[in-house]
Amino acid sequence: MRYMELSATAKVILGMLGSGPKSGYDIKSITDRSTRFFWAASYGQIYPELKRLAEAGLAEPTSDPQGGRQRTTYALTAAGRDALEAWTGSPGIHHELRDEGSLKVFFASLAGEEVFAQALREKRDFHQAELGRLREIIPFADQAGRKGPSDVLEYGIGLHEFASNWCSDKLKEVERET
Amino acid sequence: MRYMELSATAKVILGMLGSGPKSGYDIKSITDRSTRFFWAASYGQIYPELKRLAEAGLAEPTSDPQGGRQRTTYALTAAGRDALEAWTGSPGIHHELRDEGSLKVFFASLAGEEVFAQALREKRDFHQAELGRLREIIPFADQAGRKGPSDVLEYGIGLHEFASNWCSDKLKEVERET
DNA sequence: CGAGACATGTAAATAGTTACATGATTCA
DNA sequence: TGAATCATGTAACTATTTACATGTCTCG
Repeated sequence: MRYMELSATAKVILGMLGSGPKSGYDIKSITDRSTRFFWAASYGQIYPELKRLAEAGLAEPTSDPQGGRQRTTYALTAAGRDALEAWTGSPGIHHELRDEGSLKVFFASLAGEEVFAQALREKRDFHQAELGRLREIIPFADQAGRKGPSDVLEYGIGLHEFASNWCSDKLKEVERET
Repeated sequence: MRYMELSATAKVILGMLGSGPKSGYDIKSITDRSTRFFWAASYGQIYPELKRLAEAGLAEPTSDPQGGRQRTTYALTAAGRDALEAWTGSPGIHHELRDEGSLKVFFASLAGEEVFAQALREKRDFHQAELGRLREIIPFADQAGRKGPSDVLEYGIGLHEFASNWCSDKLKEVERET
């Protein structure tokens, strides 16, 4: 059986629901602390997409108020689980990276040493900040015996390390030349 | 002086025009061979954005037909050059990465060894294909004595190497466990 | 002469961000 | 009591992709 095309946001949400029912708010806060470093989502996408998924029969809402505080959690339906598995389990290539910092460094490199150095510093600082954030999450990642998230976290850390080291090295080169 | 907020597409275009007047078609083919690995642009963005930049006084169009083949090249105006320098030369953080392949690996890691392995293979293959593409460009990158583009190319190569090695290593780990 | 590169654009749809609005609960 | 967190959503805007339409030139 074929499933509807899933938007990236739909994939994030289905993936999150894969480990149990969640509210829109939950999804937002979990993505902010996990997938955010390679794919972010905002409320403006999450809530409407949850409704679309419910309409499409991939997720089922349940009203689940906490005291007087309203709350709607969504659970994967069987079809939703199938769609999630169909996505993760079959090849499909929407591989496209985006990184505005690299874009800036690219053009800054043409604009003279000082501008280049400045852009490198900014990029390095960004990657170091992300590293800090990712390292903080480590303790939360390998909870529940699931190894997956911590693998990907380790990947993220390696990537940002590579990037920040590259910036530092290049910076040294540029500064030596001055 | 402050300049209009530049969209990412505007930044790509201004950056490209920084090294001389170009047509929309030129910009598309150059980005496809250079910035594409961290920021792509389509005709549907490029042509309208060129018009907006012209209206805003940052770029100036010149009709430049080649035989009976029409062609409009755009050149940076003084204001356009200022805007480009203002962007590259001042800090500003829209650092946000996007990589749907990592997203898939992240959720695949929760879906069992075989699915995880499959996603890792796909991601690895993508990074290796990109590596091939990037290595092909090397000869074109350091033309004209400008070192910048080849620096960033080297960065891209390093990044994809890291990513594809990580996938290979993780894949071996997973396969050993099976 | 046909294929592929050169060249420009638009329309429609989809995707995503930002700012806003609202209200409850918890904890210091 | 006030701040932070929990909770949900919409409207307006901005960004981006995709598919389409059109025509020229060059090289084999």
